[in-house]
Amino acid sequence: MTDVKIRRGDLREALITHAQEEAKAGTIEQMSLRHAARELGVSSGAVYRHFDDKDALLQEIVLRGMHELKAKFAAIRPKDAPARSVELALHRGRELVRTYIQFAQDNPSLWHLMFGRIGAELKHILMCDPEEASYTAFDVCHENMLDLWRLGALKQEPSLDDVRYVWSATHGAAELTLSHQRIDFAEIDAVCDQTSERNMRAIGFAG
Amino acid sequence: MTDVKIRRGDLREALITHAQEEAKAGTIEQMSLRHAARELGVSSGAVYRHFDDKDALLQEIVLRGMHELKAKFAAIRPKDAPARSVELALHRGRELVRTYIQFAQDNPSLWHLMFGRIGAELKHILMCDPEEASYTAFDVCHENMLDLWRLGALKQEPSLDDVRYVWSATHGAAELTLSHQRIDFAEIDAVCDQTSERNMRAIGFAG
DNA sequence: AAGCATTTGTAAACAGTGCTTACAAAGAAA
DNA sequence: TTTCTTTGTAAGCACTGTTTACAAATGCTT
Repeated sequence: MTDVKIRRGDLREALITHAQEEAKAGTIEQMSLRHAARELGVSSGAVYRHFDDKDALLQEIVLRGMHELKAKFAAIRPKDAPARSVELALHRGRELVRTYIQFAQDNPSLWHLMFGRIGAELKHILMCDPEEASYTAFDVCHENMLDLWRLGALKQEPSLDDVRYVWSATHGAAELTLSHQRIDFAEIDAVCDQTSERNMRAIGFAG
Repeated sequence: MTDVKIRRGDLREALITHAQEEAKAGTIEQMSLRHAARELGVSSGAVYRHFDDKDALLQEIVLRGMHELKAKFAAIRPKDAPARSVELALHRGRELVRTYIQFAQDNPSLWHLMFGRIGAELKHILMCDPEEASYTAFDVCHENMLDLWRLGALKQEPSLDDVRYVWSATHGAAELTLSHQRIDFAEIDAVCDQTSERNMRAIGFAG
């Protein structure tokens, strides 16, 4: 992987990058700090100048993953850009599903960290942020549904429970797609279509 | 935990039981074979007379978990007991959701094993079994939906895609409930109701 | 520029891990 | 009783995360 000599003080970022690469490669579960340090040409004790323990490093890359996904979501339905047409809102809904599922597909082991033990205390970044101004991924879903409602495309105003359900369905689809056993979801695209179409049905789309 | 002296030859089952206890306690991620062996009053090498490696032991308890869940499903909608009323089919549908979510709640870390790396090659037990006669959990869901269709309660015949979607939604609900961050699903029961109600909407329940 | 303090690295050690190998005892089969 | 197979042991290998005592590099102050 990376084997450029680390300049004094760059170790922290180098370790994060290394971990991210292992995540992309899907080998992060068996990542070893000693091996990482060796790879970066540094003693194993040096790691502990930058992270309290192994979990702290993993948490850091989970944190970054969360922000990345959150940003992707916000780009699809920007905070002050409500959909002006039902078509656009529907398209955005599908894009949200596609983005979520694609992210899982592209970062399988990071994804497991994000929604497993490591990410437990960081999920609020995606779901509900204490800072009100935050506009989380969850908010994006909610706003997009509200757009549909405002445009008269839903039978009733979408509740938070609706958002949670849609999120669950999408999350589940991502998870099952990841390890797409014989449930051979033909291919990602079909899953996205199916999921977002039924998401709409579930929240009472009147089309 | 268990500290009865192991009779010669009982080690295998004792190890499985021990692992299951660790799973129930939610500590299986950091389970150690050496520690388990010590706990059972046996040398660490003895373990390898019964399991190729650590993963093999984990796989065994995943296998048993799968069969347990599958059995619970089959009990709700037995193979040759189609629902005679819409009410019953709806009730069964809710019970399936409840069972799934409750199972995750009761066995959090086993559940992660089941749907993570370890369980990857065993999912067919739940989803689609090569032996046709098997009647998997997936089949149960499908049959229950077909019951609704036969009783005239659905707008169209439920497809495999419908089953997959409903499964995804339920699976996602279970996962999000497990680590119910601020998304504080009021309590399990409410999630079950919400999930199964919207599941019905998604597959075109005409009620 | 000199001295000092902080940051960031090293080397060595500790306690733990999964797993293998050589050997011994227990049980079943001949 | 003798043999063979199964199931255990003890010791060791190569690894892990983490801590400690120490040293070098860097930045700050006088």
